[in-house]
This record gives sequence, structure tokens and C-alpha cells, in this order.
Amino acid sequence: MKLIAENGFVRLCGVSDFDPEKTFECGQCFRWEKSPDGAYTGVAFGRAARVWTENGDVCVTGTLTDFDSVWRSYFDLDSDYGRARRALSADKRLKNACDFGAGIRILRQEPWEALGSFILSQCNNIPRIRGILSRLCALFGDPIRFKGEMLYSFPMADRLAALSEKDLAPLRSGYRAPYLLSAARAVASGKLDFGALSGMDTGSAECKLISLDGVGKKVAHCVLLYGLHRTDAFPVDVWMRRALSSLGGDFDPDSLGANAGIAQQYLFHYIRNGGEAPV
DNA sequence: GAACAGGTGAAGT
DNA sequence: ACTTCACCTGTT
Repeated sequence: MKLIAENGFVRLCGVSDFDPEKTFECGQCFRWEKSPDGAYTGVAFGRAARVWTENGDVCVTGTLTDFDSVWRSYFDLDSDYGRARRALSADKRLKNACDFGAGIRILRQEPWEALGSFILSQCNNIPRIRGILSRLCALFGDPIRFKGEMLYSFPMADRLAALSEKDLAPLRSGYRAPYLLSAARAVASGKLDFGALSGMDTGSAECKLISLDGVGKKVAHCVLLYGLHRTDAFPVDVWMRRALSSLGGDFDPDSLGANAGIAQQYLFHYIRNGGEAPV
């Protein structure tokens, strides 16, 4: 991949395994929005960007400095997904999903945003999750003016920690609101320390996350994979249960090691968008 | 109206 | 250890 600074954006020449649409739509994040022209606009780490594909290159607004300080890491551009895909494809049961999912990258999201988002995601469909998160950020995040529109950062934990359930009523997030508040308080008080989680093995970090009210195994694994980039985490939801059952009972995600999370993403995308064909 | 949606936790077997 | 159910809200 070669970076070229253009007027107002950076062009990623010859970047491999990066399809912005698949990456943003595969269910790992909820706040990148597609414009009519196909470009995506979103916010991460308090910074806004627009991302699009042009002549086979991916382009990201901002300077080379912006790119190196935020987007290079956020899009996980220093990891070799082609290699992971080839390794996973060695299992014939995964081949179709790997081919279909080529271009997906696991975003390195902010841990607190991942935790808050997936707490709110439980037993909800994607449009509704997006709506709740959009109201959450508009109400309590910091406004960011970007190309004539107003975007919002994901609210800091200590901001939410100071609120009451009543304050969250406009989100219409139902029974998940108290879970979000209690998680925000755990983070704000230091009772849950993402820095400390980073230094723990995946199993111990999972236990710590599950100790939060309203956080079970599935949400914990989403936080591990999307927020802490533990690619050995393998979130299992209702869709993944379907995928796993079509793979056969002897399929064991743990055997995939550090590629498990990537396999999960490919499988998830495939089972949801890959048609009726068995995985 | 009923059933269901990217779960969780309590209570029942 | 496994199954069942309620939880808030919106959509089909």
C-alpha cells in the first residue's frame, strides 16, 4: 500500500483486503453512514472522516498526519488479511465465507464505544441500534462540524455516568438504559479499566467484562474483538449459531486461534448476505 | 394483536 | 447443566 496525499484526502494506492462498504456494514460498527454517492461518513476517536473507493483505491479525507494518527490504526491497515484468509480457507467449510467476505477488516474501535454500543445492541435489529446510538451521540456527545453537516462523538463514560435513567429516556433504549449507565459508571470510576484489560489474557478480560450488569458472553466477546482487537474472540449470536450449525457439530472456533474473530466476521457477513447456500 | 429482533439473568427443572 | 421467561421498544 502506498499513500498519496491529495487535495484534502489521502489515497491508499494498491491497498489490499479493504472494502469500506463490507467493513462498515458487516455488523461490527453502527455509526458510519452511507451517502447517495456511496461514500461513508463517520466519527472515531473524536475525529470525522469520509471514506470512499475510487479506481480501486480507498480514499480517506484528511492529511497524512491525520491518517497516521488515527485512520491507519483504526482500519487496522498494518495487518495482513490476505494471509488470514488463506489460512482460514484451508478449512473447506470456510472457503466460501472467506471469499465472500474478502475486504472486511476488523476495526480498532474505542473500547468504551464498543462496550456501550453492544450493550445497546442486545435483542435489537440493526436499524434500531443505529437509531438509539445516533440519539445517544447527538444528545450527549460533542458536536463536530464536518463538510457542512453536524456529526457527534461517542459520549465519554464520565459524561454518561453523571446522568440518570430519566435522562436516557429519549434514547428509547428500553431495559438496556440502566445497563449502559452502570457500565458508564464502572468505566468512569475506574472499576473497569480498559488499559488493565489490555494487559490480561482474553479469558480473564472476558470475566471482568461479564461482571458488569447486562453484559454476558456475547457482548463481552464483541468488546474484546472490536474494542480491544482480541482476534481470538468469537462472538456467538443467533446468526452465528445458524452459521455454526450449518458448519457441522465438529467445527470448533477455538481451533482457529488468533484468526477466530476474523472468521466470525466473514461467517456473519456470509450468513446474512451470501444467499441461501449453506456455509 | 401476536411474534419477533445481533442478549441477559433469574428462576425453574 | 439445561430450559424458560421477562425485560423496553419498534416493526411486520
